[in-house]
Amino acid sequence: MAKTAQSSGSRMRGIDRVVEILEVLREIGVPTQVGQLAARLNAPRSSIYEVIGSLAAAGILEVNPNTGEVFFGLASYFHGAAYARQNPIIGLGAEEVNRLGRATGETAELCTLIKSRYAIVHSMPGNSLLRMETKPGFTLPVPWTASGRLLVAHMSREEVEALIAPEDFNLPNGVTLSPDAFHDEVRAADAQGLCVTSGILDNFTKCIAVPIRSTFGQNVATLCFVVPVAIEPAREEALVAALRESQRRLSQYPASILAPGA
Amino acid sequence: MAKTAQSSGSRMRGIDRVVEILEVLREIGVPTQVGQLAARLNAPRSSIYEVIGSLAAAGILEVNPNTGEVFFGLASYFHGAAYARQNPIIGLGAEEVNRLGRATGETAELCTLIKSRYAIVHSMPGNSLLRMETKPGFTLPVPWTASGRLLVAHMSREEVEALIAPEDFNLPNGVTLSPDAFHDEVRAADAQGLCVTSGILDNFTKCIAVPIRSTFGQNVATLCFVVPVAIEPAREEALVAALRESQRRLSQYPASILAPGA
DNA sequence: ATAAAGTGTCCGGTATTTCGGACACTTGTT
DNA sequence: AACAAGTGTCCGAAATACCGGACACTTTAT
Repeated sequence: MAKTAQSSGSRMRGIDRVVEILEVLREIGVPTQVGQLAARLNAPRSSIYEVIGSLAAAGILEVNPNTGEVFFGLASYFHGAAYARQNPIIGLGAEEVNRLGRATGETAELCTLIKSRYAIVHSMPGNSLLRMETKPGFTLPVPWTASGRLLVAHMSREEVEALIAPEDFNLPNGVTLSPDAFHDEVRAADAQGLCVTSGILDNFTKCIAVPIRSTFGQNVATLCFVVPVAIEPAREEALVAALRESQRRLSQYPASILAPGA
Repeated sequence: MAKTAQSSGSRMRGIDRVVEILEVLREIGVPTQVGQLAARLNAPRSSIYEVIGSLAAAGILEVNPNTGEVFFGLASYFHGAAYARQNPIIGLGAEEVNRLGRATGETAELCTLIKSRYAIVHSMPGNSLLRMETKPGFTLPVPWTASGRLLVAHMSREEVEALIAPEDFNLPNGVTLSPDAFHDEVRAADAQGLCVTSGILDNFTKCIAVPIRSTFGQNVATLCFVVPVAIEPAREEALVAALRESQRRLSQYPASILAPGA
């Protein structure tokens, strides 16, 4: 995804190598050999060995001594746990997602923004045959999702356009969305406190999302269902009602819990 | 804690700064200002600003724009989630800890080794007034805990002595443990599949631990209770039985789940 | 007001680090 | 057996990233 960096030519900072390695491991999602990482990053193997050695010594990465594969280490887990402790909405929202998933059998997700992309924070896969990629950490351009529209709904049009890269308006279904049209959809989503998109990611899925608002009016996260486009209207209404109930439960928490840093 | 590093004098690598910053944030456990981090690391403020800028741009750290405080970011959470996904024992063990805590009202913990220290991976605080530091990510020298004895029980005496720093045998209660005595305790713990220590961390606590063994015979983690030293024998037996039941449930998983990288 | 302490930013020089390439091994295929 | 592809380690040279120090502001205390 995203920038291939200015990798060629001159030497690159160790810190940037660290960031690159962690990012690519998150994308790949499974233990990976050093050589493959180097190839994927177009980085010299010697540098990557060096960096990984340091990170492994710190427990941030772990190297499987048998296979030579590299992946996140226990220290990374602790860092994530510390983040979750400071941001209770993660745990509370994950609980609601699990509840929604169990109650309805549909795929439910907790989403938010990371940098300028939509990201899945937690998901509960449903019973249906329809399966989206729902790993936590998976990211997509904002305009590709219903949740994305809600997550930028509290921003001004200028802020939104500064945030989103022009090419992100080219949807995977082939449509190119104009900034005007996107802006209108965002405004509508904000007004209704609900966003439903059909057939953007592919021809078979519909996303139904509601925002979690802090008392400052910021949309700090969304809850959403991913369902087949052909879902019956009555069923869809029931799912929206379920989302609203979870939304209500989360929205009762003070802003200090929903958005500790704002 | 641990090494103050060779911080003074010469220039330090950016990568090492990254590691230091993440480590100190884990130790402190709360959002912290850049100046305080620099002071704690005795590092030049300009360098720390620089490094934090890069890590924040990557989402690994987040800077609170109002207070200037720095802490882990959402990307760190995703890295931790990826680790947990590859190491299911984390989730399974945490579930057992919660069950143990709810069933008994005592403080229960899931522990393992990180580098050469004992680390709390997950904990459920009990009802009693007695409260130990139980944040995930908190670490102690191996000889200070019952779990520590079990976690090194599958190693040879030489491996153990290479792992543990000599000063770690100075217990917080003032006793200095000889390597011989420690070795005997480890052997006894291994033979019984149980370890109980009293009054090591302070005069009022007792730790009761059982190992989670992979089918390779490696002790990959422990489950333990932290209770008052004066606990009644019958109660202690009941707690041991509860630990054994959880241990049995976890031990039924194949080695590939308990220790994916081994 | 004045002072003191802390924050965030910028800059040039040099001590350090990244890179490219080579080497010895291992593994698996022809 | 010979070969190809990949892993892990080491090295010197050149490019540059880190440090020290300075500056302009803001906040709090005297």
